[in-house]
Amino acid sequence: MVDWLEDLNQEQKEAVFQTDGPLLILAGAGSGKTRVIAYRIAYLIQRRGVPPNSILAVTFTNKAAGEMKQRVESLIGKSITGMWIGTFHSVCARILRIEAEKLNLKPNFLIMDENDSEHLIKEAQKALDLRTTLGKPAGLRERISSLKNNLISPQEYLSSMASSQSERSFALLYEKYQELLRVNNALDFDDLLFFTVQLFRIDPLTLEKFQGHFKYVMVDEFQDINSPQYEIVKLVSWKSRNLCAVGDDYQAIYSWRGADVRYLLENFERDFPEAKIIRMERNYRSGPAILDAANEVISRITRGKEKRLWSTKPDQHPPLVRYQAQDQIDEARFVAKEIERVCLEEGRTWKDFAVLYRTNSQSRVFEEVFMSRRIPFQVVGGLRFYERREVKDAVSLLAFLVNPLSEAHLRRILSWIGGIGPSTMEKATESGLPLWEGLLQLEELGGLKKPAHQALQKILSLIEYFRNEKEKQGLTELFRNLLERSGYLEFWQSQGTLEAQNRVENVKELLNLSRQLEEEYPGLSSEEFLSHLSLYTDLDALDEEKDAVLLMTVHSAKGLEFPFVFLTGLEEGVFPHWRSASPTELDEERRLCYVAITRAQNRVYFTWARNRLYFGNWVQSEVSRFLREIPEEFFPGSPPISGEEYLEGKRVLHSAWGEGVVKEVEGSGEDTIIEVFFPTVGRKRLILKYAPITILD
DNA sequence: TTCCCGCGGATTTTT
DNA sequence: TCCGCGGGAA
Repeated sequence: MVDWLEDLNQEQKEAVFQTDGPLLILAGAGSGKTRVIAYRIAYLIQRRGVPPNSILAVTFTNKAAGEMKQRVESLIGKSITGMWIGTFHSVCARILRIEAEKLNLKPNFLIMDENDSEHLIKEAQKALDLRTTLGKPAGLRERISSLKNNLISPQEYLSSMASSQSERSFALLYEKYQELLRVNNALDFDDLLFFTVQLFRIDPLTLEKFQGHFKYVMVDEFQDINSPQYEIVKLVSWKSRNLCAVGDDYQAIYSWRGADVRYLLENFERDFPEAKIIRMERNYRSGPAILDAANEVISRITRGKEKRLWSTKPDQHPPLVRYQAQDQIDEARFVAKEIERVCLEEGRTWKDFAVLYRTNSQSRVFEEVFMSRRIPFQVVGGLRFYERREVKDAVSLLAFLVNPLSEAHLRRILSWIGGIGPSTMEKATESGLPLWEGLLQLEELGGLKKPAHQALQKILSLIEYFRNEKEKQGLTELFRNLLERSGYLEFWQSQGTLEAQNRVENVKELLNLSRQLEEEYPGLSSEEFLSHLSLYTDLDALDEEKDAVLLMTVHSAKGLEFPFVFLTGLEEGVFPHWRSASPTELDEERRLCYVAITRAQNRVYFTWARNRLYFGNWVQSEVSRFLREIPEEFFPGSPPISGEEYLEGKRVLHSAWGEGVVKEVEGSGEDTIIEVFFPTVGRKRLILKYAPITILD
């Protein structure tokens, strides 16, 4: 047998062999921590004979979980089944489905996304007549979310924290929202964690059961866990003491979601004082220049221990490049051209490049420019797949049939089926009945007009069909039939527009996904499929085989690596973001920048745009402090970072006068005037902002 | 019930 | 600039 354990360095080996008792691995960026976890699991299973189903491994994305599993399988040379591996949310969903009745939940509960939540909050506002006083649903949802992430129930908030009148109203709203979730047989993302903690707290026997079950617990990205997550991990591994936490405080970037790095740095050692601590500070990913640049940025955080990664990997040349763009289009063109050039001259392919930005909205320009230059790309995030209207409509169909209590899904179905509008719904719920039952009652009393009657009959026949066929057909087949019988695909197809066509494609993609999942988990039920879907992210959908440039936010890039990284939009206000102005928030922006830089194996490009279109008007920007802090000598040969003359000598293409060369530049920003020599018409003065020109090089 | 128009707000980051 | 929502009219 080939001894795969020999591939590890000293600290890594130590981390793998130290299987019993609490273990804290402080692992810097690129130090091979994911590898260590995979080897550790493989070691437990193969050399220590630990059954896979007594291992719990928590990763940051479902995709990471899938990859981890594959990695373990390839190490031990056979497939493994039954291991608990996934995100906190998916693991909790699995636990809650098993133990549902102990919390008076139904095992087929649905998981609501933010959009659904906000609709429910709106409803709660309406019901309590608090529409105008409390604020917008989005903000309220965030407040509720942060309470849940601090394990505060509506009752607790009401009795011990709400002091003002408006806080009391808010508490009632929170309570009402929970009630509506329950009526809809649904949980939101935060409930998955919160309810799991509650389950363990109110039912010691169940807790003991899981404590006995999970002999080994491993948690990746421990710096980004929040209170309920820490509580779950702590409770579950309290007996076995075999908890392995892996994290890096420099990469804590989710505090806005309730994550607190102190769980890694303080609580772990306090709650598990016998813990062994291993530090992994050797970086295998990048050369020293990239690490030095990252260190320039991170060393200025106001809080945090001093630490420095080291690497013996030689720098690739040049390791760092800086570019000052005229505007966001120029920035995108530079990125596009540079990618084309490196592909050609350095023998690279599209998938060696990642374009990172602070906010999703920045992806748009890159998409447009890449599209026009035929550069294949994949965008991660933004409008998530399952948040698209057609996907939600299609899913609602299945969700309602699985769970007719779900009013939100019924409403969605009614919205495209037609025939039943607000007034009919109003009438149906007048007597206090749930919407669906109210409609049935109206039907019985003959109180429905013809279109409404037809719509209802259609839904009833679908329910009938679903009930009869559920057991006989596989999930995908059933789903496909439902989509056809309900007329949903036809609803779009009949519109004939390009957009409608696209929507049909997306629905088909959904069917593909269902088939894929069914292959992976034979006998997959509708409930399980829905659960997967709501916890499914764009990152999980990422196709690594596809040769395409990746576009994503810095947050999404956590845990990934690329030969070439473009860190874009390095402007004050964009990155660091203007909403993160307090010292703690700025620290987090810094860590975010550190994460971005340390993604790169060979080279980082730092780009910024002097002017940016923001909400439809042009604003002038200043270079980001993060870029300014990286000393000049890190960029030998790169043009100076400020100065107006960068346009001089460049070739431009004018829509009427053809190609010309910039001779002089006056002013800056919006007022920039350039003098260009055109062979066709001679020297011309142009206001840069208005001139119909493209910069060619 | 549905369609169309006008207005206001949006952009932080994600499970 | 773009999107979603609410109001009003057919």
